[in-house]
Amino acid sequence: MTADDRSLPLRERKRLRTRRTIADIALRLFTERGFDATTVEELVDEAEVSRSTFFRAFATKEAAAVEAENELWAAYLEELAGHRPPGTTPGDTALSDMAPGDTALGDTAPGDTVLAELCDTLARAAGVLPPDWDHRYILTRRLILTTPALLGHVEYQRTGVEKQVVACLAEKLGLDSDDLRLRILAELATTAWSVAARDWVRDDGAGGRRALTDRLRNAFAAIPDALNLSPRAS
Amino acid sequence: MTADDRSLPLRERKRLRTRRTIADIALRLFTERGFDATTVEELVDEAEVSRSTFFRAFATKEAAAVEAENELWAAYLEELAGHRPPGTTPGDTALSDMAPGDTALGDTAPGDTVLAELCDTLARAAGVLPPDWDHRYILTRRLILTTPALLGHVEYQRTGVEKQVVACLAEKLGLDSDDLRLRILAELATTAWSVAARDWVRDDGAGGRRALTDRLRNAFAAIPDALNLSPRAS
DNA sequence: CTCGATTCTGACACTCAGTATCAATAATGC
DNA sequence: GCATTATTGATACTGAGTGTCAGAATCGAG
Repeated sequence: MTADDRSLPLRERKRLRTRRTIADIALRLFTERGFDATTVEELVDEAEVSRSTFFRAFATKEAAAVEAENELWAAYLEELAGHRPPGTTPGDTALSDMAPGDTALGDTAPGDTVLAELCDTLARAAGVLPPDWDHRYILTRRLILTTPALLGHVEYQRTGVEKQVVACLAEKLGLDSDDLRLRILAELATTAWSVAARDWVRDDGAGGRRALTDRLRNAFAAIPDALNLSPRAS
Repeated sequence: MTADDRSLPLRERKRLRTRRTIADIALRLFTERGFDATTVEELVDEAEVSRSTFFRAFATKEAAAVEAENELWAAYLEELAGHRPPGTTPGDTALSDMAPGDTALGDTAPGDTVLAELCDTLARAAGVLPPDWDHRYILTRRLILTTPALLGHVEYQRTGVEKQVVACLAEKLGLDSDDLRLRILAELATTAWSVAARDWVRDDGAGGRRALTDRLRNAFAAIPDALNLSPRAS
């Protein structure tokens, strides 16, 4: 799945490597000069690939800019479907500096709510991502804040993810894919992530992944409070 | 605010009229031939205006297609801010066929939750819209279902609305504009609308506005259920 | 009603994202 | 190696969105 994995065929490795190169350079240029002020022409010139190659790797200019975001949601869906690479215990990557008494991420006790499971799934997804993801994600989110076109793109991306989450949950729980409640849950999960990530990025990613997942759990914990919020006596 | 209102200056009336014309023709052509298959050129030819005029009325091709959606969210924000046109009781338009015993829409009892207020606000907004809105909105939503570019646009639009809702609520309640709970509430409200509207459109708008607001209340009622949904014993 | 100021429209040219095609090239499996 | 298949790069094209500018319509005041 990652960049240069010896088990993959050479063709695939090359394809993924150019994809990564393009995404990295795109993020750098967009951050330096601004998204709108940078043309695809300039980008492919810097990356030393042709325009054709660019549009084969990414459907749109926007998609190249938010590749880090894309990786996150891909990991989320993977974790939700339970597609762990063989020989991997849930959530072991990049978290070996855990204090001994801590309970492992991603082990939801039976009897818990679906919402709690989604929280764990997101935390696990965050744990699975490569070490350089933090930096790229922070830059990406900063870029999105100042670029309407990118905000539009990630919001669109988000609805796609939520749709897949609903479908996955519907199958797991034996419910209808139109069930109101599933849609609400899927949306609450991404909202909680969004809020947690916003604050984490604002603090420059201080505290690393652990801080991010802590914020995530706080955000999920705030949901019942939100429902009971009343005009009088805030 | 609506099309030809004698109190408005002539210039403004003309501007709004051409805007409406363009939006109507856009919706018709997009529905007939498909969004991507219709060029702005063909559109302005049919509407007998120049390309320049089109892009002065609407920032993008997408915006022209989803004008009905836009009207809805504008009404929502108006109602939320309490900006009623003078001499209007809350939610009187297009709902005079109410049974005598029914409680008026939009009167939330003090002590109720903010979430319930948002539900009422949405219901009031639906009541304020012009009679032909139903038809246009249904066509618009159908179009969105088959057109990724439009889905992207409305999702973007939606985040903008939610941001304004959060800001408005923050001021009303004396809370911070970054408050987790406000964001959650704003998002839940639009989600509930989205689900209610989806089913209503699927039924061709059967039952009119009243059916729509009934579905809306059902969707809001499903929120606490969603939170408590558990994997075992669905 | 008329004139001057302001605003809107239409026409044209331009940039750039995204698509389609095709020959050249590189990887794969035998 | 060699045929097969996928990938790249070059080129030309469509169409959305922007900027500019002259002319027409509206407005406000005398």
